[in-house]
Amino acid sequence: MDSKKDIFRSVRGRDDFESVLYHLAETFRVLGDLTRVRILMALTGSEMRVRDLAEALDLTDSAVSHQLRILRNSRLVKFRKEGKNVVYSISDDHVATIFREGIEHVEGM
Amino acid sequence: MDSKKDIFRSVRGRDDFESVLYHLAETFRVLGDLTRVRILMALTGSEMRVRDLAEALDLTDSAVSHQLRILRNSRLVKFRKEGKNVVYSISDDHVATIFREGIEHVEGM
DNA sequence: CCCACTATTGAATAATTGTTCATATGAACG
DNA sequence: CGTTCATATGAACAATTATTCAATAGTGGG
Repeated sequence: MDSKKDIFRSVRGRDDFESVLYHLAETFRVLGDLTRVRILMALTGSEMRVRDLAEALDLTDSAVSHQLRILRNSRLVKFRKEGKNVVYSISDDHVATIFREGIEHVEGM
Repeated sequence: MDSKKDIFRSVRGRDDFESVLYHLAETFRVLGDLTRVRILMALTGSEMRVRDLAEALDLTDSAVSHQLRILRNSRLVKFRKEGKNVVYSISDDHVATIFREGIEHVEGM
């Protein structure tokens, strides 16, 4: 059980340390695009179909689909098929927490 | 006072909503680079000079300095001058929290 | 079956970005 | 001062990437 202060020390000691950092950077890189942030923010409200996202965010279906694939690959969103639709949603709580902290960080800039 | 679930709704309602999302994406974009992640991770251990970072991470001084400027601009690190040295450190707790959640997200990938 | 609707994919293009190298600034010190 | 050490900066290059457009595939209704 790590104290909040010690988690970094324990991570630093792992033998796959650099691999963790690589995946971490990769995850942030995926989050670091306005379109993907807008998609994720929309999904914090409720799950949505590709078409709904495209319409709500004023993007082409193609652009949304491309970005959703990237978000899927980083396990930031999950999806299920429903007839001819595909419904996407935020994959887990970490994403929401990261978003919350990120918002608090940028508040007052 | 927002409940954890409502923060997104309250952010979505703000008139500078898109601006918040822009800065949020910008912050993640800055975090989304392996070199910068390595620098920040090193700084979670203790504050460091530019030279120390360069040596510890096997980078040129120039590369580190360039990246530190980017991190500074996003207020992810702060610094103070000490003679001819400049000592950098993590700017606030949000950064550490975002890192922690990010690490938990990538665990098991 | 066709047709409309939804989603995905691949190629091409335009734009962004991290590193290197060379140079500049500035501080301490003999 | 002149030299050394630490940091910052600017330009150039290579590499990555988001979007658009065109095409493909799968679903369900009439």
